[in-house]
Amino acid sequence: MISLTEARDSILEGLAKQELVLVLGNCKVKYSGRAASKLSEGDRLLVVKPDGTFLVHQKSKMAAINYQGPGSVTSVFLDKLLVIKSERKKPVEFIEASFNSIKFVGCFSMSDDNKLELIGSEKQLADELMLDLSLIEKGLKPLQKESFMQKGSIDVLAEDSAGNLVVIELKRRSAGLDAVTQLKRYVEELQKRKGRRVRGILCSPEITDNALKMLYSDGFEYFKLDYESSSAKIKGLQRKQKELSEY
Amino acid sequence: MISLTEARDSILEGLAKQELVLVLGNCKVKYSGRAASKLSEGDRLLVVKPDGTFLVHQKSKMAAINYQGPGSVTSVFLDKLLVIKSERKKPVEFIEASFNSIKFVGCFSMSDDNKLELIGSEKQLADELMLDLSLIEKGLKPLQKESFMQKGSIDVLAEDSAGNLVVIELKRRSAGLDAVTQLKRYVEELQKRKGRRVRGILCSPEITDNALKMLYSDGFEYFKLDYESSSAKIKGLQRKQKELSEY
DNA sequence: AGGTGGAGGTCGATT
DNA sequence: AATCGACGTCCACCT
Repeated sequence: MISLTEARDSILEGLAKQELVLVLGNCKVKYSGRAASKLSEGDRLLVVKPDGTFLVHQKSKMAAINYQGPGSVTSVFLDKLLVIKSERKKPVEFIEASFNSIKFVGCFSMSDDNKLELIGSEKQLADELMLDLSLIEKGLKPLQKESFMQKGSIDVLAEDSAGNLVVIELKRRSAGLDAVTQLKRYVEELQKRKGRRVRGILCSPEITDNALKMLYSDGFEYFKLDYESSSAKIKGLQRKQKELSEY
Repeated sequence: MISLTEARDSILEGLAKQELVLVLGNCKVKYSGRAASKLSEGDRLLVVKPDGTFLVHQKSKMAAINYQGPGSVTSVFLDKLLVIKSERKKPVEFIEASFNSIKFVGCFSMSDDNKLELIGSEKQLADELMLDLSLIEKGLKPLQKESFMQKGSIDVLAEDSAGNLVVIELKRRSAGLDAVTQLKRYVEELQKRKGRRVRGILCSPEITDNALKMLYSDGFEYFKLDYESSSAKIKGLQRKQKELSEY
């Protein structure tokens, strides 16, 4: 247990030095901005990052219960309770965490220049798939990748052996109703512009029952993206994932 | 600076006692599961919550750079580096954070039964709006709120003075193309089931240009939700937000 | 347990 | 600066 005065001084020093500040104690939290919220007393972890990020964590769940984004300005003052406040403009928002007792305060300078390397994103999947569209259907030729339309961007645009335009919507996970409506939007837009029939193919490893029903009733096609039977490139992507996991 | 052996023992004790465990030090991180990722050495904050949540934070940004959800199982072992591992099933995933040096380890028991009270959610907006649909159009009568259909749920279902069904899609913020396609999906499904014309109204404080264009071309209507000129109840909701911010 | 959509979503990319 | 869509989205809620 630390006195609130001691805590205040430690926090002020950490903020001044642009360090990561951790505060653990019993507090209530108020937020007002895009919405508004109130959280009664409880033990919480407060994290203030050098970039202004402000996070209040409870003892469970991944997401912070209250937060403020990068660029926010943190201030501290003592008024019976130890109040730690974070403000930002655009949008105008603030949080106040008011501590009645504090178990721990820690300030740490953080040196970290590295970025995450992620493998298996939708974009990578599209890149690999573009190299071998015959995987989906023989004679399919890529026209342009991520053709930018008025209504969002098409994942893959292609032409089949009969000369029909084919819109391919890719999902790296299970496709739901939203994936179908998205595909539908692209196909309708393209149909209107080109004045001729456009095929739509939804391509994912899985799809929900409702989504498949809707897909068929809209006259579109489904292609199950099976990593096992896929091209060397896509299988390679999977293999790379595995290698990473072994190290 | 703490020795890795000391750190291991502290962490093990904290995990055993179901406490919140904080670890700050230099580590690399590997993840494999729905995707795969690698993060090279750097100073990071690791948070392990009593419910199994596992978070790796860098010095900037709100979101954890690597994470594992509630229910994951954490283990610790020393193998030159201090490796802290988190595993889960469904989906099968794991993270390993390997520390080469540790600045701080802290374990804290957390007592917190309180939940967030949030004001200004879409649900609340729908509640208030239901009480006075005349706000949108004279003679509009509520049929039901949140009617669950096969394909999702309609925010508000109503009947206009001419006896037409009216689907109202609410967005508490700026509406985009997705809001329009969602409305469209509901209207089409209801039209098919009822066999008669169904009106669709999108209701939000703002809407993007593309979305408005698509909305009109699909024959739907837009109602700008202006808090200032709204009913006492909705204005009251705004007032409540303000009060919370004053305290 | 799975489906569906909201979120104070956050984040990055492109215009 | 605004718009748009992905995300290992997370999360609550309903079937």
